[in-house]
Order: sequence, then C-alpha cells, then structure tokens
Amino acid sequence: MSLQDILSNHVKQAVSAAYEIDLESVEFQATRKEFAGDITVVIFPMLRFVKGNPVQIGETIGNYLVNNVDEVKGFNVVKGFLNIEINDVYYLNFFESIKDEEKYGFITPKEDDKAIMVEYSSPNTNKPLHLGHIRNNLLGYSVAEVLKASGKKVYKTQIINDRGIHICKSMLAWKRFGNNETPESTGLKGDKLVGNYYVKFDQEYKKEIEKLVDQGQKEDEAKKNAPILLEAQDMLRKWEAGDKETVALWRKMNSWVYEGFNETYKDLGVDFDTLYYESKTYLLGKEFVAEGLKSGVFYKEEDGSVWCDLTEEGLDKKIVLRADGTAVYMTQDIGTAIQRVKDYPDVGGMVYTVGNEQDYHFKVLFLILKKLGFDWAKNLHHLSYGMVDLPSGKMKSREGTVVDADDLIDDMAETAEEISEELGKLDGYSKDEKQELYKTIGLGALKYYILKVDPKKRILFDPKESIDFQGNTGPFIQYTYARIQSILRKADVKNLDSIDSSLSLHIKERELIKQIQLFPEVIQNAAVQHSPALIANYTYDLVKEFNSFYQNVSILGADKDNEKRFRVQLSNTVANTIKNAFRVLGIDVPDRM
RNA sequence: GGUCGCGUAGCUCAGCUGGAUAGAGCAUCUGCCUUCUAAGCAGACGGUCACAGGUUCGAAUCCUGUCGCGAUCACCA
Repeated sequence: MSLQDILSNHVKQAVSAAYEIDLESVEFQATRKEFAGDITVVIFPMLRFVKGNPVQIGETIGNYLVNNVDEVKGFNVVKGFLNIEINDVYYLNFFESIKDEEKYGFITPKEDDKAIMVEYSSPNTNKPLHLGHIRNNLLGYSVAEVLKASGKKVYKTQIINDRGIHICKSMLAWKRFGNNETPESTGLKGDKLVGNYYVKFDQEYKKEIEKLVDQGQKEDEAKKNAPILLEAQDMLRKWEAGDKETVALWRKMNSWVYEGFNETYKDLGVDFDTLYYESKTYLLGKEFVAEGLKSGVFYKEEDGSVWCDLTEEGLDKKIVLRADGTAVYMTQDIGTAIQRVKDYPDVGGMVYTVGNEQDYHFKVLFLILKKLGFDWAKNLHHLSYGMVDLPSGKMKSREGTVVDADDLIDDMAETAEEISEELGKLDGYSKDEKQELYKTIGLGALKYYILKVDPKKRILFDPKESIDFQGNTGPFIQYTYARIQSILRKADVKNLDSIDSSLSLHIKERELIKQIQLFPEVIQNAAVQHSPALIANYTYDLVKEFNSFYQNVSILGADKDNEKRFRVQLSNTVANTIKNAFRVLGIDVPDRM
C-alpha cells in the first residue's frame, strides 16, 4: 500500500470525525523543498464540501493524523497546504523491502496476457540509415522495452520497404555505372554502396533533364521523359512481372543493404523479433479490401477504384485500391496489420513508430481497421515523433545533407575517447576494454540526448556543436553509476544484511529513498504515455540527488557501522535503479570511467 | 485555405490528470580536489511561460481567438 493510500483513508476519517462529511478523494502532491515535510495534502478542493478556513481545517486534519497514524511524525500548515512529516521508520522499512529486488520497478508479464507489437525502423533499402532513423530506432526500441518493463508482452518488428521505384533507381544506376562493384571489392558497407548509386541516379537524372530542356522541352515534361527514369519504371514493371534477371539483381543488392543495416543495428544495440517485407505484403491488403467492399465499409467508383468514406468522422474520402487494381500504401498497411495478428494471435494491440508527417495516414488506417470490425483496432497507437532537423533545414539524402548514422556513432565514441584520455582515469584497462568503454559512453551521450526530449517535439541537431558530456547527459549518469561501483568494490558490505530500522535519516538519504520510491510509477506512466523521456528525466533527478548526497555525506567514512552499511546499500540500490532505468532506454552502464 | 502539432531563461529542455515565490543543464561569474572517481558538489546571474480574452478560490497547464514555426490535405511512400 502506498503512502498516499494509507494517508488518504486517514484524512477522510479525520474529516468525517471533525465535520461529519464524507470526502470522495484527497489530493496529494510532493512537498516543496522549501517547506518541512514529505507529502502534502491540498486543502482547497475540500472547501467545496467543508465550510471553513483552510488553515484551520489543515490544523484539524494534521492533529488527527499525528495522533492516529504511526507513519506521521508531525505537520505544518501553510495557506491551504498541509505538509506532513513522515517517520524515518516508514522509509527504512520501505527501503528494506525493495533493496534486494534485482528488477525493482519492473513487472513480469503473465503468460496468457495479450501482447503488443511495436513497429519501428522500417527503412527503405536504397540508402544508409541517418540521424532521423536513429531517433526512430531509439524511440521504438525504448518504448518496446518500457512496455515490457511495465508488464506487457512485446514483439518488435518492422516493415521493410524493399520494393518500388526508388529501389529500382539504385539498381539501374549500379547496372549502368557500377562496373560490378561489390561491398567486398570496394570495402564499402553494403548500404553505403547502394546508397551511392541512389545518389548517382539522381545526378544522371538531373543531367538528362537539363539536356532535354536544352532541346526545347518544358521542365515538367522533361522530368517525365528522361530516359533514365523511363528505364527505371520499366525495371519496376519487369520486377513485378517476376523477370529473373531483375529479381536476381534486386535480391543481390538488397542483401548488401541488409548486411549494412544489421551492422548499424548491432552498433546501436537495437533488435527485432520478426520482420515483414513490403515485397511480400504489398498484395495482401487486396482480399481485405474485397471483404470490406462486400460489407459496405468501402465503395467502388465508376473507374473501378475503391474508397473509404470518412466524411462522417470529419475526415476525407480515402482511396484504398487504385483503378487498375494495384495496391496503395494504405492497402498494404491494412493487409500487414491483419497478417500480423494472424501470425501472432496473442497480439492485442500495435504501436507504430513513424514520424509525425504521417499523422493523417495513421488516423485513417486505424479508423478503417475499426470499421472492418477488428477488436484489436482500438488498441492501435501511432508513436508519432518530431523530425530531426539540421540548422540548414531538412536532411535530404539525395543532396548529401544527411548526418550518417554510422559516422555519428563513431564520432561520439571518438569524443568520449578524447575526454577520457584527458581525464586519464583508466589505468589498468586494456586497449580493447578502453575502446569498449568509449563506445558505451559515446552511445550513452547520443541515446540520452535524443531520448530525453518529448517524442512529439522536433529536435534541432547542430553537428558543429557536439553533444554534451556534462550536466543533464548520459555520461553524467553513467559516471554516477561508475562512482557507486567504485564504492561497492571498496566496501565489504553484503547487500543481503538487513538494515537497522532505528537509524535516523539524513535529509539527503530520505530524499533518495523518496526518489527511488517513485520508480515503479514512472515506468507505468512512461508506458501509458509511450515516452522514454519520462524515464530519462526521472533518472537525471535521481542521479542529481545522489551526487548531492555523495558530496555531502561520507559513505565509507560513516561514524557508525550500521550507518555505513545502510549508506552502501542505499548507494547500491541507486546504482541498480540507474541500471534498470537505462536498460529500458537501451543505454549501458560502465563499472569505471 | 481546411486539419493536426509546437511556441517556457541567451541556447537545449523539465513542469503528471489545474495548486504554494515557474525548475534543471549549457553558457557567464564565485567558491570546493592531503577524505569514497571534480564527466562532480555548493552558490550567483538570468523569465511579460508567443499575444489577447474566458472558465476557476487558483491557469504555463483547460476553452476561444490572434500571431509565428512545422507537418499534412496524391490513383506517392
């Protein structure tokens, strides 16, 4: 039972005893630092029911609590706020009850619970991953982990955009200009190699347009008539017809890309339970469109195209099948969603990690799935996040203004190395151990930097101003963890030893326990809101509190043995909470740094 | 133009379903390494919460309007 639950009942009893009024609820908040007390009852909402002066009412309730509730040590009333001071024993007992829980704050899913499928990444297979994908990957991965920690079963997945005109463009450019280059022959990562040909296509395309315009064509005509584009379109038709040579080339180049992607995913530390490929699902939605047509969810235009009328819901009409019978994006997404539930019958909901430019698309998709009558359709969520922009504006891969994912990861590790070298605290570490550590810190900085901001806000990333390693950053939190590990190495305290509940707590110790107490609630909240940022900010607050404690209170040099034992265990629990919190953010913690 | 999102300190961000004099970090300036890792701690400076109304005992938070930025409104994905 939480402190609020305990107090809530007693406050109601107090009001009932003094004023013969039954309160429905009691409003609590954490006591502000400048006042004495641990938890505060807000009196104002009671005034509706209890007539009187808020200060007097506060005094009355406060007196009742001190006399009737063991946990309450004292109180003070400021305006309409009843600040309650809680006994140290309460906090010590709480701490004793959770200090040996390895996974404190996490809830284990039940076997027969419904699962949530989290989709993220979902890249095109014609160019390497960039900073935008990094945000997507970190968010999707972390939200999946947050949901798991909150007690849900989770499958991570993606829909890989492996077909279409954009893929044919890089295929064609490679065929024309590639001289049979391969990742092996060039030493390039597969996704980089293919990406180069995507850029090459665009360059050639522009040249051809220029030429046609010189020959007297209008620009938009030239854009449609450029031979290289026509050839790419022809290639797409060949691919759809199953032309052997085209399909073989497609397979080969995609496999290069996948190898490259997998390397990046591994570096980033993200993973997937199952994959879906557009090339396998793009025809899938058609049968469901046919069914929807029968049941009247969709209707057919004279030209044969199929639509969904959403004007009653305040939206537009949306096409779900072209006049020529081919699938659009929406068709495919309808099919993929249904297929996923068929493949994994325990799935009861899905989360789509996709940028906010597609807000409208998902609004429509979810509505259509509801209209089609799927019960899981009410549990669909678009994890919509803001774009990552550069000072120069949007990233455009064709114009080479992207921040490459692999480069950025490497840069971060290099910065970590420079700082570490300067500080020189790593005596005794081997070269490999050091490299490993630099990666941990560099990635920690990058991931925290991205995850600590509210997903729906856009991020402005300036490559010239490198990501900080001080203050509210990943490395700061990692550093605190490493410091605690150093203490634990030196302390000969077994964590399993019980603590002495007659100790009197230092203010910093009590604040720390209060902060630790919040963790389970923060995880639940982050899960409901699909926001790793809540976990990041919580962890920062915890760490700040710990550093203040560390700097002001001697842990190993405590006067008494029972004090020392308690402080070491408190430090250990803080470290464990940091580790667990960072685990769901996908950030590793080092033993030294 | 319609719809959706955002607008908090010079910069980057917190601020839960409305609650006490709006909080951090960076930057600038002061102190603190003969005591557990100074990637740290303690402090100073810095705010008409875009603007104007409204609801309320009480609004950065809820409602309406205005302005600014972004996205979206394809038989593209």
